Amino acid sequence: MDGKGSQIHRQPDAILLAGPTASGKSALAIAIAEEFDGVIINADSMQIYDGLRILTARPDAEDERRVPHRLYGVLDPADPGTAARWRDMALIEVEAARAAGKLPIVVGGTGLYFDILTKGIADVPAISDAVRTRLRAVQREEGNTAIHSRLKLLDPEIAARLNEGDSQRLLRALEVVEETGISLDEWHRKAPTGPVLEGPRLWLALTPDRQRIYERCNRRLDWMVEEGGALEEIRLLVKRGLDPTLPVMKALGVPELLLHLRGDIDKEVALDRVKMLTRRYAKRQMTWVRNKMCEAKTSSAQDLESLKEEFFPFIRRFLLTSGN
RNA sequence: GCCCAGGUAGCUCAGUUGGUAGAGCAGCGGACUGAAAAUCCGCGUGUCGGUGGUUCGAAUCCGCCCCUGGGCA
Repeated sequence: MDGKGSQIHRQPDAILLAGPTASGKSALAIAIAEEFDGVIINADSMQIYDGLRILTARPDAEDERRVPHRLYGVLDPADPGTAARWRDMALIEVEAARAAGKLPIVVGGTGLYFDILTKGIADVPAISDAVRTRLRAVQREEGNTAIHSRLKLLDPEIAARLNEGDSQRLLRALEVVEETGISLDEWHRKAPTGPVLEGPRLWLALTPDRQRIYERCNRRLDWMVEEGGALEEIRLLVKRGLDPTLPVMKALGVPELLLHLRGDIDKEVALDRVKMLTRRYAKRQMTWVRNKMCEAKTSSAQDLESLKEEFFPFIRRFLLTSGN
C-alpha cells in the first residue's frame, strides 16, 4: 500500500485539507496519508498547543502511531503562536516531508493559516514588548474608544474603516503605526509577503450538512467533558496561572468551563453555551470555505468511506499529472 | 363540571387609552494580512389559538369553541 505511494510522489506536491470542526478532517487525513504515504501537518491554531489535547480534539496517540503527525502540541501554552510563525514551521515540515519522499498533507480548520500559507503575509516588523503591553493596558483600562481615537490621529484611514468594537484589529493597526510610523495598510500594499507554499497543490474541503455537523459538535463536547477528561486538562492549565489573554485561554470552551470549575455557573449552562459557540465557529469556518477556497474540490459526504471514494481517484490523478 | 391564569417569530416573552406587531436567545448571511477556536458587521411576515360580532379600523373590546397550566369539586 505504501509502496505505490512512495513511487508516485517524489514531486513537490502537497495536499491541503480544510473544513469545519468535527467534519472528519483528521480521519480523512489519516486515510490519505496511509494510502499515499503522507505526512500530516497541522493547520489548526489551537491544536498546535500542548495541554488541551481533549478539548481541542487533537489526534490521539493511536492516530499518531499510524501515520506521522507534525505541529500538534508543539508549543507550550505560555508561548503565544502567530499566523506567520505557524507558516514558517509549516513550510519547514512541508520541505522535510518532500525531502523524505513523502506527501505533505496540511490539515486544519484555521482559514487564515491556509491563506497565509498560499498567499503570504506582509512582512511587518515585530512589535516591541513595550508598545504591545502599553497598548493592551490602555485597551483594558480605557476601552476601545481610547484606542480608536488614538488611531484616528495616527492612521485616520484604517480608523474610519474599522468598527469601534473590533478590539483586535484596532489594537493591531495602532501598534503597527506606533511601532513603525507607517500605516498597516501601507505595509500590506508594499511589504513583501515572505515565503509561501510552492509547487503543485491539491485543495480539498469538507462541506458537511449543517444539522449533522451541529449534532456532532454537541455530542463531542458532552463526551469531552463527561468521559474525555476535558475538565482535568483545564484544571492543570489553570494551575500554571497563565495570562488569561493567551490564545489557549480563549480556546472554545475554556472560559465557560473555567467559570463552571470556579462554581460560578452550572455545568449545564456552561455546556449549552460552549455548544452554541462551537456551532457558530463551525458556521464561520464554512463561510470561509465557501467564499475563500473556491479552488477547493469539496465534498459533503458524511462518512469516511464515501469521502475516500470521492477524493481518492482525484488525488491519484493529481499526483500522476502534477509532476514536472 | 366550575373558578383562575395563559395561548403572539423555532424558544422565552413585550405590546402603552383599539390604528393590521417587536425584544432577547436560537438561527441565517458576510468580513477576515502576525491573538484567527480570535475579532467584528448585517438579517425579524408571524393564520397575533379558532370562529362570530362591535367598530372606519381588533393582538387589543364582547360571545362561543379548542388547547395548556394551576386550583376547587
